[in-house]
Amino acid sequence: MPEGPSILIAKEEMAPFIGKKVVAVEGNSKTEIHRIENRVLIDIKSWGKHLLLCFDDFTVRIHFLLFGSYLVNDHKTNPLRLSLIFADGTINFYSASIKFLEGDVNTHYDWSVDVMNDDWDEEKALMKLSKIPNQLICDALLEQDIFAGVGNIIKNEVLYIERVHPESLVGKIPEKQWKNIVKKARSYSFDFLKWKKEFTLRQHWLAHRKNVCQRCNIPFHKMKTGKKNRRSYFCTSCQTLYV
DNA sequence: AGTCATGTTGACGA
DNA sequence: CTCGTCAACATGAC
Repeated sequence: MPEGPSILIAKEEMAPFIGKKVVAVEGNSKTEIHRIENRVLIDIKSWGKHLLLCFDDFTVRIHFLLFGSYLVNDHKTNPLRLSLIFADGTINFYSASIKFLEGDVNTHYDWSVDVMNDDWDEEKALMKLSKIPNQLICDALLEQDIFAGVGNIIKNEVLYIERVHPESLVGKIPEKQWKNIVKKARSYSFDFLKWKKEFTLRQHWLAHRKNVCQRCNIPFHKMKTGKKNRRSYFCTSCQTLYV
């Protein structure tokens, strides 16, 4: 469920409930979910992988982690974490992390860090990258304080498209290359969104979970990389290692 | 059937 | 105090 584009799809699906009152709340969340009862959902926002259900003076932050899911006007037998019941429909969340954020949601987030936000600030990302020259690019791309919304799939695809080895040091990558990576982190996220809506995401993967490099026709390397120890798929022939 | 995976947090110890 | 490591959470696809 996770990466940023999936959250935008969730937001769209739930948008019809904006302006409507939550008439009942259910779920096994250990947070004070009953605060939501009889409150009007005034907006739905997203920041990276966070889905934000905004009420007058607090916001419910939903994070799907690895296995979280949701259903709109539908349900399944898994334990219900949180259910928002409206007069004309429901939003159900399963195994998601729920957190209440107090006050104005804008005080909690820097929207310009979200690669899919209208306010995305490429220069800010470049500036932050320049401050971590000794980190591996595979870790930097997953850094939510720099590229909120980018997950492991986007990481693997962007590095493959830009021909950079995941274990390259940020500070050793030629300037033009890392500028391209920053741009691609955003543009690929929108491609991901389009393909996911068409249910063709998987078939568009060039690197992630692939066995063979289509450019070189040789086997991919598949290994966990970086401090974050997440799986990388890469070709050592066409992806340059900058160290 | 077992493994792996679109993720993050908090506890603990060095 | 900061860093690294690990468990915990919990589900579905292959």
